[in-house]
Amino acid sequence: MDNKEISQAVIGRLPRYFRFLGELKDEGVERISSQELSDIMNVTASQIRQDFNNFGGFGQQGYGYNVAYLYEEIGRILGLDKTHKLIIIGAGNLGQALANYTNFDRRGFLFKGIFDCDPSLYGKKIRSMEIRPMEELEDFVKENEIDMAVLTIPKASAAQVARRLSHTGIRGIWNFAHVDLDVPDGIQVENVHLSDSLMKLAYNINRSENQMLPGFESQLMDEK
Amino acid sequence: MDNKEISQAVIGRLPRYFRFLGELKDEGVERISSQELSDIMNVTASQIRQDFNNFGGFGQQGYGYNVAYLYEEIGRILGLDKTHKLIIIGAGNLGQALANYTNFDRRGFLFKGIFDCDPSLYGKKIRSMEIRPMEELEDFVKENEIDMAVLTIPKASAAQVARRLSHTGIRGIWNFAHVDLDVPDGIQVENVHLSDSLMKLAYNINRSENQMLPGFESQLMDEK
DNA sequence: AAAATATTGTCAATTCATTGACATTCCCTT
DNA sequence: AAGGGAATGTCAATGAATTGACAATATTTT
Repeated sequence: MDNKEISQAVIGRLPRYFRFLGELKDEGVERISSQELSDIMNVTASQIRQDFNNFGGFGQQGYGYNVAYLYEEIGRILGLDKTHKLIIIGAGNLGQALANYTNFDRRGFLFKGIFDCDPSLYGKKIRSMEIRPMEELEDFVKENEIDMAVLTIPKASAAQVARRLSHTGIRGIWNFAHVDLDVPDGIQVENVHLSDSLMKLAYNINRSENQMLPGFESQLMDEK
Repeated sequence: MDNKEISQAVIGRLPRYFRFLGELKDEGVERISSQELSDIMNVTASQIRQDFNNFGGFGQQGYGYNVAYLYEEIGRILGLDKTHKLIIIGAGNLGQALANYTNFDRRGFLFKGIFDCDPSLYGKKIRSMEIRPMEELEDFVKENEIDMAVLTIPKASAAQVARRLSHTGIRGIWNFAHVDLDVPDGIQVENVHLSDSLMKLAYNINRSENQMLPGFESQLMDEK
């Protein structure tokens, strides 16, 4: 297996492949060709083959791909064969919702603790975990060998918390705060900017409405 | 203003521009050059100018961009000058968390109702809105001229709900269910696949660990 | 066992996105 | 009011991602 960098465009598609292959596997499908997968997933067969070949050949010429094998390999590429210990920082609505979302566990993302700076929340239990004060953050991460931190705190405090985390040995931050975090090399950040996503939806709605209505130019003219 | 299609790559960057410009505006910054913005945002000045010019020239040669004006224009492009009425379908952890997230209102995304199929939730209030039974969905959307539906339901029921929505005049679906929805033209779907995002983070953590450790090839060899 | 068929892996072509370069235009100072 | 300086808008060049094409190779059938 070679060492060349895989583009994030490819990585971004892997989870979707993984999902479809998992479903096919559950349905008992044993083998699939890139063309069949293409039909199901609405991407070109060429792209599918190109994507998989970034990681070496998983298929058999004249046969196709073994679903269960491919599923497992992609899982391995994504690092899902290993478990990850995560903590949630910020026990607001979103933090608590994510803490209660048990599906992540099934993929090896283990919920190990939740923190907040609001004393009135200390001790409250979420999935049998007490909400802990922020003061305990660093020690907890080190003692429990936490890999990942989920940031569900207001943007104002996110940068500071990220800075604190960067000295703890944490490997990745799943950032729901609406800021760009600046972290040292070796710490990965994955942003989930919900409001950005909602704005994109607003744009696309807007655009499709303008496309449908005849004479929309005049509307635009109005606004000087 | 011309009618040519703008690439989603560009659209995807607009919310981030919007955020930075909003912050600059709040700080009282009046004008900014593409180069200054480039330094702040870590994208090339050329890309910034190219992006803005998709929508016509917002700047002044020799001067730069007026922050407040540019902010407003991008908001307009994103459709944030209009209000959007949204409902949430699925009053589980995530649905309730989003319902309680008041920041969306500030951008004109108005929370108008929340639905669930669990009778034990009917009547429970969230931000002074009762949780409604799914049976009332179609009538409610039509009577209240709802634009957007937020889908925070399990994947099993998402396709069916999307089908029901497609007959109501809804314009967009913000989809948190882990499936690809198939909707008619004219209805926009924006997916938020949290587990995909988490897998990407897992991949990048994994990759960076392999890069750092010398002799990681031998680890790969082990697995036959 | 050989021929026919299917499908990958990969190279080349194309399309799309980003970056670089610079003429043009406007601001600002003198 | 005129000239120098600054920064846009835009075109061209580069680079990245996607698609198309096909030789190589395995499977399946006869």
